[in-house]
Amino acid sequence: MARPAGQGEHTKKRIAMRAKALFEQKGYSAATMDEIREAAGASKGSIYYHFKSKEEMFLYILELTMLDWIDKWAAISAPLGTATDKLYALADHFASDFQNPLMKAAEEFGGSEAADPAVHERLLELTRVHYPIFRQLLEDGMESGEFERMDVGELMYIVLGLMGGLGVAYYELGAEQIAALYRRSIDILLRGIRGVGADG
Amino acid sequence: MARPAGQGEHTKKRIAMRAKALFEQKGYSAATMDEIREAAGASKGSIYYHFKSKEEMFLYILELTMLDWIDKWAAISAPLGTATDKLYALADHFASDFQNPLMKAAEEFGGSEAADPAVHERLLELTRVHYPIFRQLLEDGMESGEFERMDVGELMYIVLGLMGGLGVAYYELGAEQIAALYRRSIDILLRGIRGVGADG
DNA sequence: GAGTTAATAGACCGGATGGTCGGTTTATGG
DNA sequence: CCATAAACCGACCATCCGGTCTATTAACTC
Repeated sequence: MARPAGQGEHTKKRIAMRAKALFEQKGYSAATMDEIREAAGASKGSIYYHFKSKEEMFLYILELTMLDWIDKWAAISAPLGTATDKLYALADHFASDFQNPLMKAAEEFGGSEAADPAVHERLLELTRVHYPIFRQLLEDGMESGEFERMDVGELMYIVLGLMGGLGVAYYELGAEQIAALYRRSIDILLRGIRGVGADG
Repeated sequence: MARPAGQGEHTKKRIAMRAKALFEQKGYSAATMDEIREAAGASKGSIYYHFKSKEEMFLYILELTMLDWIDKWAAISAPLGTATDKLYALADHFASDFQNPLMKAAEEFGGSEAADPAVHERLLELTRVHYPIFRQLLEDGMESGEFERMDVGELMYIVLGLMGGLGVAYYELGAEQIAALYRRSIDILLRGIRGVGADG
């Protein structure tokens, strides 16, 4: 036995975080391993000691990011009561943490790389971890009468699409205006799906 | 003067169309010039005779696509009366013609390539050609009382985001279900922005 | 301090990719 | 015909990029 300091894990995380920033800025394929190496202040050898490949590194980063997002959401949503409140909070959470361009990189990754179907499958899985959160929220809202009863799956895709799609304004609006846009869109959505029993 | 047959233009279009298909299938960077060459049944020399670079070729294709989309929309919307009808038709047009993965490729292109700010600017310009269509439609609807009066720019981004974002379901739903999803989302949207003077 | 091994370093490689270049074909006008 | 230029061809190039390999360092045990 030797050097079980476990410092390697720290290095791995550091590399991942710097790489994440690069993936967000430049997309998957345009962020080269050499740029990552430089940004992380590590060596090629070290990087490939921790990660089998660029693909695997990206998946690792994506997983960390998604899990972190879910954790944060759990903390945010815990004290909230109504589905309506939660929906606003979810939009906010989505706008601030999720709307980041890492998802664009993931789309690019899935669209071109990942000839390996297993990799593609894992990617899809990671991309969908937040689906159940939306679905549950909408179901709860219907249950409580806040939202009109309707096809949950369909509504889930619509809300999901709305949240993801509002990112188009990313390049043209500031962070504050984006946040306002998300809230406003929820206003409209709520008026559109408000249950008969709800007031407003 | 010699060989002013103008057949070159035909070849250029052919190359562009085959390349477009490849860009849609594989994304910008993953579609290689050699694949394009093979698919187009042309030579490297011929391709670079017609296009200065891969970048320029992509921009050319994007422009053709957008202009074509606008033309088709003009034909579709001409006989339609109300803004509400037009909104449904626009969603349909968007879903069938626009939701195609060329826009994903454009995002990838803009996110990584296009270090040249001029190229990036031209890309943004092309990406936004349909903005005025949405804006005008919404303004008309407000004018006629079909839609509630509100900030047009904000609503435009919301509708735009909704349309673009619904593509998340692309990998999981069939074409018919997608179309239904678009219609359903417009149903909800309309309930959310319906003007006081409108019936429904 | 000798032995061991996790961890790091960085020179190097093979292949792919966008792009070039000199040459060839083909239609047209004189 | 023949000169001319548009259109086309394909071998070749320079570069970049993901990944490998060998060597070295540092931390731990005995």
